[in-house]
Amino acid sequence: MGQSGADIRRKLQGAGLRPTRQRVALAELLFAKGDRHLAAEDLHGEAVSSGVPVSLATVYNTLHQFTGAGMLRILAVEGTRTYFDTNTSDHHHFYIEDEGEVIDVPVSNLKVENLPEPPEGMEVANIDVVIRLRRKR
Amino acid sequence: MGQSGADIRRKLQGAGLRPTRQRVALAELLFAKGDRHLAAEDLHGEAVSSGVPVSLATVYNTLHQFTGAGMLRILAVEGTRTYFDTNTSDHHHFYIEDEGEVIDVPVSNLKVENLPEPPEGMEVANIDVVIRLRRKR
DNA sequence: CTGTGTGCAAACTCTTTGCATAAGT
DNA sequence: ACTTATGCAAAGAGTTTGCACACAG
Repeated sequence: MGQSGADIRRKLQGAGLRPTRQRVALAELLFAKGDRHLAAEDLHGEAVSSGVPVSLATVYNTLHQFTGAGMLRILAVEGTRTYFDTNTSDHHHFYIEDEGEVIDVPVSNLKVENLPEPPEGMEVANIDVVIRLRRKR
Repeated sequence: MGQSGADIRRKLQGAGLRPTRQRVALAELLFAKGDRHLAAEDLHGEAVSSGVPVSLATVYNTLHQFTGAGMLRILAVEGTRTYFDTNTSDHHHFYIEDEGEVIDVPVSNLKVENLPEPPEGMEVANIDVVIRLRRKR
């Protein structure tokens, strides 16, 4: 899971992306610590904090390029922000309404059953299960 | 399902909302035709087309008021637009990536099983299952 | 009458884009 | 060298807000 710089460079090249300073740095931040979900601004903040002064526009570009390469997935949560998920396999999420925070559902033995047929000419890209939480009162 | 004007006025008053011209008209559009999912601009367009020249700001206000009153639900789909759903009970959706279109999953005998415990102090508000579709190629 | 709702336009947030400069191979 | 990526600032989309006028009770 923690990947070396060389691993990352290889991964990027495999995706047809030149391993530039910024892309390597962003990929390290994204994939070094296991599964993460974060918005562009979060990643931008982290990059700047760790001494990689990448621009926000580049962060957006990069996130979408990584998504196109199958290294990230876009999360379906309500709200204005786009969350990217480093775990591209089928798994599910808690979403905390008031904080806009996303948490992985742990060790999901959760199962979705009796999946209906998609309409003619369509196929299932993936399934998002979002369990929306609110603070107990 | 189709509700009379009187029904709608009663429903609004029950929610503490004065049954103004605009709110009644919007409620009629929303609830006359069974389950619907639409963005603010969609509803605004319909209202204007049917000769109710309500402003977009009022449509947003109204949609949020209705949501607060439990008459609508906000859908968790990715993307910049906020979709409101007239069906507030637990049910599920197809989302067509390229068109940003949302469709109800028909007669859902679909089941979500082994729901995990929410974190301490939290309770489940609701569960959204979004089956993302792409065009078969 | 009194208070709430509405409409307009401006403000805001998040995201994307165009173009000159910089970096990768 | 040649090509692709980056950064900046400006544009764009969707949504929210402030305030004067209008309407419902």
